[in-house]
Amino acid sequence: MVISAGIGLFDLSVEKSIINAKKSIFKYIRHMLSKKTKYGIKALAFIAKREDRKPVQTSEISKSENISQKFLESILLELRKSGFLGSKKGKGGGYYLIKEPEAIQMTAVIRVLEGPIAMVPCVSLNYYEKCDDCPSEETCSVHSLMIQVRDSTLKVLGDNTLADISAKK
Amino acid sequence: MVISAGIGLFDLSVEKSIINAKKSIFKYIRHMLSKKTKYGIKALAFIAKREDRKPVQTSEISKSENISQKFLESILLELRKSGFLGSKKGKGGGYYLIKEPEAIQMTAVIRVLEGPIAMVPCVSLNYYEKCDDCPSEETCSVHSLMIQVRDSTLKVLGDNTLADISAKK
DNA sequence: TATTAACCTATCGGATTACTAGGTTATAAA
DNA sequence: TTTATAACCTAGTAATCCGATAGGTTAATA
Repeated sequence: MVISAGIGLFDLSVEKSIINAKKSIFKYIRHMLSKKTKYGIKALAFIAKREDRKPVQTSEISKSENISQKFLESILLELRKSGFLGSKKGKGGGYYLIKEPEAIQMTAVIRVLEGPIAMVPCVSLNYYEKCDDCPSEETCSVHSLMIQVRDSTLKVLGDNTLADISAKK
Repeated sequence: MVISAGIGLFDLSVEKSIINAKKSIFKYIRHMLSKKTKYGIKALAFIAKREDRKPVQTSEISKSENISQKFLESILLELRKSGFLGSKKGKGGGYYLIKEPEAIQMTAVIRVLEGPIAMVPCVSLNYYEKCDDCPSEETCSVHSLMIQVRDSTLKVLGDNTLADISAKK
């Protein structure tokens, strides 16, 4: 009985070639951190870097960080509604921090802007949901792996505060 | 000058309410691990659990793991083409491992099925791409944070092999 | 009163995911 | 040699999301 092992002998190079194939359509690959969250973090860091606590305008952040102003407006609005920022209208208005940067964990920011931190809903602490295909989480081979990933990510994002990521270099 | 701090006094509860709002539309929330990757890992673990190395049929895995057979077929095909599995046609055919489970790191599986492990392309090792909005990666507040997340995730997925996740419990 | 800047609502193209449909090819048993 | 089996291949689809854009309204300051 001859069993064709296919291209098994060239594992590494084939894996590389598949990765390269995915690279060529890279701009279409979905990423885990949305631009919304990325922009939101950048904006918060920009505001935190200010020595004074005077309001910072959306237009200023938009220009400095190369972010579409209208898109940024909606993000900052969401950050205000979720309690990270305060705001002031009219001339000299803008957004400002209402908490100390040291008190703002990146876990909180990401949960509000992005949603769950876990890679699958069945291991999410704040967005838990049972898998419809899994009869049992104990025997699921993916479950425990994803718990490990979640915990290590949670540790990094919990240890980092807005003060850490906006430290002047 | 009266600056309205908005709802800043209720940070925690508001953050919770935003999380709950996202929960209510949970089924629409994008997750980081696609079903394709999840099914692929489950199928590999299923095959690895077999004591003998006889080919396992798609239909058997499909039934046992509650995965659409046609969808699973395309996934196993990709795993064969990328050098994780061998195959055999006809009666008694199916898919089988061509490497030891101990030699298959979860990083490799996920890179092939899902793509990049990093949350942003600018910190990806295998799928690197410069951000078009960032003038400098050194001064980017998101960059170093995402490197930390990448490294901790990489450690977990690199330490776990197919043997680890398919261990009988 | 004029200007400023936050705030609000609505809409959109492009892309992806998770399938499904309907076949063809190769292998093994009858 | 035929028949059954199971991998292999190509194409298409509905639902959904992302990242923006458009065009305003409201509130605060000069």
